[in-house]
Amino acid sequence: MSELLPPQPVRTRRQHGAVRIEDVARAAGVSAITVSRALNKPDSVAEETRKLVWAAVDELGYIPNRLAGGLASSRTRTVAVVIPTITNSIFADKIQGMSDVFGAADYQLILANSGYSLGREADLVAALLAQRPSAIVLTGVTHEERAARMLGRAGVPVVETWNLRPSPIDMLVGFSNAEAAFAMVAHLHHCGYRRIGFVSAPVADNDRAADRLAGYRRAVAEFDLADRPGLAREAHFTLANGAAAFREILSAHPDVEAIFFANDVLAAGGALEARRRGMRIPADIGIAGFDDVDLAQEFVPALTTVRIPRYEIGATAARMILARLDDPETDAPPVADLGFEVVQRQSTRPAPSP
Amino acid sequence: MSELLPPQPVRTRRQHGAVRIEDVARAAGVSAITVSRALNKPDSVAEETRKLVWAAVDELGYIPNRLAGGLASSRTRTVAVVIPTITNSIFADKIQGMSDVFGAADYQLILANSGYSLGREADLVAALLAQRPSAIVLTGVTHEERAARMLGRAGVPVVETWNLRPSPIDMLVGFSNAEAAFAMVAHLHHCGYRRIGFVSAPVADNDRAADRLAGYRRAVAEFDLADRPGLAREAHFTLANGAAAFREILSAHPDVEAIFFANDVLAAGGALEARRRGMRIPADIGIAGFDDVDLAQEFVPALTTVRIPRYEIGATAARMILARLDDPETDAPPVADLGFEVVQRQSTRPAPSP
DNA sequence: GTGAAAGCGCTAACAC
DNA sequence: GTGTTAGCGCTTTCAC
Repeated sequence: MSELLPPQPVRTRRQHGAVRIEDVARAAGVSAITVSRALNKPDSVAEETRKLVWAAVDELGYIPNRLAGGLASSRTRTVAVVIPTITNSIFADKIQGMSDVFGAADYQLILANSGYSLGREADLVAALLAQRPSAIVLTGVTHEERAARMLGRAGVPVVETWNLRPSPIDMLVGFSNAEAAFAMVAHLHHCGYRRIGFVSAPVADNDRAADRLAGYRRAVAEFDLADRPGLAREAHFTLANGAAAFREILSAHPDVEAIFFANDVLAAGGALEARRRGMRIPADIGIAGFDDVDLAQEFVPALTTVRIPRYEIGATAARMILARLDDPETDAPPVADLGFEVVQRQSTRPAPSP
Repeated sequence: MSELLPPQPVRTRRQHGAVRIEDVARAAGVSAITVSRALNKPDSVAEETRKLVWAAVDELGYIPNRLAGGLASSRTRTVAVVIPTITNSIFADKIQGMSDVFGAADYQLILANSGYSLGREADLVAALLAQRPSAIVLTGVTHEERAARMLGRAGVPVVETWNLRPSPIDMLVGFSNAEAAFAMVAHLHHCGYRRIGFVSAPVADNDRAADRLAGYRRAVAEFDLADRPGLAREAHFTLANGAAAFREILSAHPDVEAIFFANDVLAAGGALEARRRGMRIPADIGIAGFDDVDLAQEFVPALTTVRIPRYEIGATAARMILARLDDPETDAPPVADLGFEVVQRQSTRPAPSP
């Protein structure tokens, strides 16, 4: 008997209860496109209509579906961000910078951690591009070729951050890690240090760490500083690892005069270890860090370090992206070198008076 | 003359160069739906077909459009997370926990900062729901009523975190901040302290801070401890503010025996200030913190504190969400009290031997 | 195991 | 200033 009935309409796939633009339109007595305009380009709609629409939106509790909007308009107001790890506070500061600027412009951040792996980064680029973000922000300037290829093809604005390179994929915001490390060693040399140890972050898949190490090595060569095996080591950023590296360098080279740590967390760990051993800073040994996090300034003794524009890297990247999205033809320079600053504090002895 | 021509087809809105499922289908000699199946449910497709499709995907560099997929299927594999601020490392640890679990399941995180404002939180809930996330994770258990209303209506799984409450919106993962603070004061009392200061985080729009303060107050009353104006103060989590609060309490109450700080950053700031003044810890004054961040353990002297399951809160929330999405009818308990632990270290004097 | 047709909810394009 | 129409690119539903 069923074959006698007319074909049943396909059962709707709509989720129960979800208010759509059509519902708002009906309630306001206008068309769907007018609701869309009242919400997205309020000026293009008569004031009276706008009020009607807004009232209906409020009453129905309408929350637009940005998937549908993004699909139709190819603009998602979403920005994808890849960082090595969220637990390193320097990246948290950068995220905060982006969050502040993008939050004010009604953009959402999609965040992903690569765990300091370029392979994982490339996988994430694919997963993130699938969300069709309005832009994508990477950490560092080295990437797998397939990542660069996907990015190029996708035609999405890309910002590389935290270092410099001659030919970025697209835009770039950072500072020279190599110059910064070189500058700190030059400063220590100027202050009379000659046997300077270095604790690097792991350089695998990490161009910032590799460049800092290169800067240290170049300075060692240029100033003819002590260059002995074991004076430079590698440690992942934790206080405990900084302490361990301090111990190792000191046992291999008891006459080391200062240790330059590739980040402040390692440096603080080293300084705490010195304290546990009853060594005085800087009388018995000099300690220098990198990043100028809060702890460096408040530590006793306050740490000599390199100040880097953590928050500003994020904020500037966000501003560049907004400028580009606002006007794709803009000729604003796509590269910002935000610089760095060597900060002399109490954990190393001061420069000789002239 | 133009009226004689047939109507021109509407110019397509497609983005140039974007590879679509249709292109892959053509290259593989199958239909679009088969490509979709090969990608999303590989088992439902013949092995040979699957290989054909995957080869075409590789060759064309196809990256699926998840906006379209999400719109069609109402499943976005996206989870929205609201935290007060990313610059507080305790939340970074929670994000890492979520990122690890969700990353393995191919879910993306959409992150937003409320800046410790419940009004901003409610705005963010609206903005985030517009992305139609598969679930949403909030920090804290107090929210504006409109936020709770939107969440209820949206029918999205919700996890509140970082505290307990009798009737969560939906699911909950946390620990009792009130009990934890009470336990620390009880511990200090047991160790012989009677005049205990407290440095609270700002309690406005922050139920975790408010509960810790309440726990302190309840213990003060219960153990009949010194309760004088100015023994408890409020400070936002920075080392400098911890130092300032330390100074203020000490100048108002020179006879204070110990200060309990509502987080380790404040506590370390207080301890560093004690050091600058040449005070010995714990001989001259006891210092206790909260959170058990890395610094607490490595600090010299190591800080007595309350260990809380920061990473596990994130990981557990993620697992709960995946379980729910996997089986909406699951009767897995929607509430997890992950507990806390008072950790006695060197910054307070030990309990009397029995 | 595979395919055709019909939407998902919104906005671009064009008309008036 | 407002409306109509036709997609955006995918997946659901149903048929074979």
